[in-house]
Amino acid sequence: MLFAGLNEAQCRAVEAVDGAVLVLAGAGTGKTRVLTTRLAHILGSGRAYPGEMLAVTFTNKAAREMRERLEAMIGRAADGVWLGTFHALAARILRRHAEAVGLNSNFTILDTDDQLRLLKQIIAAANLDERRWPARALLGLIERWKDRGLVPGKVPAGDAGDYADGRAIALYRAYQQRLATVNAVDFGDLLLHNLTVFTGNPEILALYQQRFRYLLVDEYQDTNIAQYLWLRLLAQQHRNLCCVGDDDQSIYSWRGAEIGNILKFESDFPGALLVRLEENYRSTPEILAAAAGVIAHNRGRLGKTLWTRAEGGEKITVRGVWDAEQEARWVGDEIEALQRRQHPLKEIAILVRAGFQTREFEERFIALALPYRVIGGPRFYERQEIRDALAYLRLVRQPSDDLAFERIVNMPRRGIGTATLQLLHAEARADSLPLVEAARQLVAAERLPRAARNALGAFLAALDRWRAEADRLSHTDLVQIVLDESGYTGMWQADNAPDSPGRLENLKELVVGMAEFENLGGFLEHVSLVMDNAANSSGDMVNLMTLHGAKGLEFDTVFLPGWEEGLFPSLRSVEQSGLKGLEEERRLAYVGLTRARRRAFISFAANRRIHGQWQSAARSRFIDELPAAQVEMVTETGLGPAPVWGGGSTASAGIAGASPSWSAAWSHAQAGRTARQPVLIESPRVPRRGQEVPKIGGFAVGDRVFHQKFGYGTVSAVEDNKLAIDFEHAGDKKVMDAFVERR
DNA sequence: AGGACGGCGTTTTTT
DNA sequence: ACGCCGTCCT
Repeated sequence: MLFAGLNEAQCRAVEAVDGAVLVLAGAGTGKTRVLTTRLAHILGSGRAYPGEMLAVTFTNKAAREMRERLEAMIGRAADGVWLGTFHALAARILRRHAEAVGLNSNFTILDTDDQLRLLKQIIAAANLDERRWPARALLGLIERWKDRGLVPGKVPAGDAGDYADGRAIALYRAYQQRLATVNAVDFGDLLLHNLTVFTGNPEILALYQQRFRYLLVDEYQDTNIAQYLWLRLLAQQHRNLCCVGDDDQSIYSWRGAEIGNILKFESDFPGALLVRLEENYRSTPEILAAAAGVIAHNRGRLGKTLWTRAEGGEKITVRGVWDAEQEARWVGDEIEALQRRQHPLKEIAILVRAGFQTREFEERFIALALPYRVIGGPRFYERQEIRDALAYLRLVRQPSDDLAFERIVNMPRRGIGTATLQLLHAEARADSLPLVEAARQLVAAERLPRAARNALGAFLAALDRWRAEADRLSHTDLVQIVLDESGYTGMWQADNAPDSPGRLENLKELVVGMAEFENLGGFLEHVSLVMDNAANSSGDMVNLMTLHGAKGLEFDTVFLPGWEEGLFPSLRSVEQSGLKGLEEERRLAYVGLTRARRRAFISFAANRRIHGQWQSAARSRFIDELPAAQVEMVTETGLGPAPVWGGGSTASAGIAGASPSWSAAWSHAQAGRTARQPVLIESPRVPRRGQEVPKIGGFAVGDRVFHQKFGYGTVSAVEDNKLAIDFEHAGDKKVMDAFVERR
């Protein structure tokens, strides 16, 4: 009965319990169901105790959902399963073995704010100009290194980049040392330190290798190298590793995700079973055809053929408009029309490529009095007042938390200025002490001006008092007292800024939220790791979010505006990463389309103001990749069909015929629209011979290529995503690989 | 200690 | 064009 209602492929994915298994789960194919059933099946068949199972997700939301559904299936037994995000699980392990990497088990987990603060100090200490070498950029480098599992000593010298004349690795090392002295880690460290612990202490690794008989990973296409290494180590003993994912939905390379992990799964784990979930339970055949048509243009894929039993629905509407204002106007009109037909607003989403696109829609919706919500803004725990409050708590709990100390030592202002702080830093560095201790010394030694000495002394006394009270007070009482006595609440009460009342509200909410936890430590761990957005899904409102933010969600009706060259695919992405970037953009289009159950509307504007400059753009090449038969094209009167721009495509799933003109394709589509579409949507499959891994990009010298503007030519040199091409008519040119096709 | 001014960046975001 | 951040000046 566990298997009741599962289709054949889903059953295979659930039953294939032993060995390495890759479940290639297309959008809307019942992935979560398979995951939870699989866990329940393993437990129910007595193959493992709950504590011997590791189930890893990427987000807290996914972890929560999985736990809930598992609980519904097997009850309390679900409690014992090691189920959580990579970071939460890694933190759990690291707390037990912190000393193996020179940390105390009550280490602090830093957020981006703290990281930047620390890096700025390190950059300044290295006598570098902070303006020339922004901490942000260094943080980016360090994060990418950590994503790849590289400690400072392992970073290849050639990887240093241009940052600070090649001193980035040294700065990385300094950063790590500094983290160790303040007993702190960043998110990347959670995984990285796990790897260090495991590789340096075989007996600890063996503990976990023996424990975890079955491992399960969700969203495998989003894993980075460090996570891959972590999984590989943990799975080595029992070798029962099941990874679930969809290479076509890999959209996070820019934050270290490695699509290669999923593409080379079969060669990484020889003998691995591959199960494809291809029956789609979400969308209409038209939507699946549109998604398939677009994604078929990607080269580096494992290949899937999504199909549905559902009857035909509506065609995809593609609309060309003059500018973003008209686009918003049109979307608003369509939504109002849907609303008149009782379509719930919360089942409508507008998915944009970039955040700035939401503005036009917001303005229009306000004018129409259409309720909407923007999903994805700054999150609760990222707000200044919440971070300040947390810093107080961190400091009470861990006096050596220098970053927390710095954050709030003069917040609210209590007369501890930069001069005093500099002195503090000097003292702390000289005697290698935490700032609090350095402060104590300075106060005791009477080496400060009277005012500063009094101020600092009072602050230290308050800290000691709170620390003493922390043991006998509940954590919720403690936070109230701290915020009150520190003058923090008073500071906002006295502030006349329009957002102060909201901040006070947030602080109250924080206290309420804390009540759900047993103690301060548990709460702080929660906020470090579970940066969830507060409840924002209630109410019948139109949803406005980025394509990235929409992953994993579904709506009856989806609007996809801004399908213009430069915006989507994003020029930046293509410039930075060439064909790989373009393919990721295309996957983003695929993700967007597959969010829709019943209806999808795509639009493009001929003109758009970007950075204050009016720019005209051609419609996105992705529009030309939609199968004409499932598309209804509407263009504003007086707005002729835009010319094809850039590398139009020749791949078969595109528009019928070789004509580069959209209007020709369109009339073709119109003429053939009575033909009933089959429900099976074909998408070419990459031939899988042996352990062959599909290659992305991969132009070689000598390849014959075609470029939209320069015509035919031969590749004469390859450098990353840039190709030197000897064109037959246009001569030698350097172009980005995304703009040419192999012929 | 607070405001004015200048410079920069402006795709995507989780933990 | 605009907003945010950091610095500098008052």
